[in-house]
Amino acid sequence: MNANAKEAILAAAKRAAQARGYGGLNFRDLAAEVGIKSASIHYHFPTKADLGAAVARRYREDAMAALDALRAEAPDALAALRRYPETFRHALLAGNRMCLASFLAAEHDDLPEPVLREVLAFMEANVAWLARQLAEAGITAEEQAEPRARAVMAAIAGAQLMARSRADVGAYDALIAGYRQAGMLP
Amino acid sequence: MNANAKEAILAAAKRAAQARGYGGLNFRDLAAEVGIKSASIHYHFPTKADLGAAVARRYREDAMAALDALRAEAPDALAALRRYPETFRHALLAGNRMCLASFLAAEHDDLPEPVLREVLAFMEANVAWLARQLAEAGITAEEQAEPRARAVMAAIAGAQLMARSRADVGAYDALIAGYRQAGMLP
DNA sequence: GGTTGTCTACCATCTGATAGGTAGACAACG
DNA sequence: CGTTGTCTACCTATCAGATGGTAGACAACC
Repeated sequence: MNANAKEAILAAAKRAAQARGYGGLNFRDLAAEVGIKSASIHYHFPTKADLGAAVARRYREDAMAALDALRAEAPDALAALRRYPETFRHALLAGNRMCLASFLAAEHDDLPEPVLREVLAFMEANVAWLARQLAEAGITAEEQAEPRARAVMAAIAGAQLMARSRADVGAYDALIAGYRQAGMLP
Repeated sequence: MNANAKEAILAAAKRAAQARGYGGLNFRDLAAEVGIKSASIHYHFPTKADLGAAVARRYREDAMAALDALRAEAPDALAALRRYPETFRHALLAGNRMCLASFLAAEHDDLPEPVLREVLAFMEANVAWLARQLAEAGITAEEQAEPRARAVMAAIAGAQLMARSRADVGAYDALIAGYRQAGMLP
């Protein structure tokens, strides 16, 4: 913990925000979890908006790294697409958390502008990744890949929301299966 | 305003919660909007949990009344289904608000138990309505109507979330259109 | 006269944030 | 070598504002 406090703060804040949102983030609890004092968090992140933006940024970076790894491991675009829902399943499983960007999207009206910017960037990055795989897999035509990618992402965000309300990963799995049956997901 | 304060409180709280969630609800702002003092709200709703549960309950009742009216006006189940997305479109249009239940689902970890119960009840009621229309319209077999209804609801919740993050009803419309094209919605 | 609804006046708690201090690492200078 | 100054990363102590909630007075109404 003494090793690199800033990283520890980011990691803890990421977890907390996925469970309680931006409004649920608070310096004292975060400090206690990391093992320092709240004033020290202000040293690394002067304001809550700074912290929120940094967390959202880190979340996006981690997610993109995971998607790139997923694509690298998968034999083709279709296989990568099939495994896309797993990305979010993991958070539900570990503490009934959800996609940070989806949570923050709900909190839209209370977000500092830099935080909101990161949220939108996360979504655009996901849409771009999805659109690439969709086109490459030949599921949609090149020019229809983006709207379809947006639909996929929105549908998955909704599934997380529903599953979280019941604190039940099974609900998420069932919804994903339903999307597949309806031809929404490959 | 003096006419029926309790109703006015509920209405204002419903609007506020659709924009800022349960955590965003606060007695002082609510009182100011209604034109009374915060202590008076405590008279009608002793605790915040009571207020939250009452708001969620009212939201569910209003929504069900709207759905019943929709079904009564529509010539058949298919027509009613086609107009289902409009229910949520309205909130987005009026102040970039979203479905209260979806918002509260995100706040799952911070909800008093009675509030959470109402959220789940709202979802079950919507699923039941959707399943009925889906079966009646012959879109799915009777026994597959419920899982499909859940998928429809989750997809629409996700669309609201995405649209809200961009404060753009057009995004919602585009996503609904995408769902239709993918065969997810009639 | 009791019930109902609202008020004024508080209170305890939590929140983000600031001021000011301190211990240690490190480099520069003489 | 040792003194000096600077920087980093933390600390203690405190603040102002917001929040949910309570007590008790008061007036209107039945």
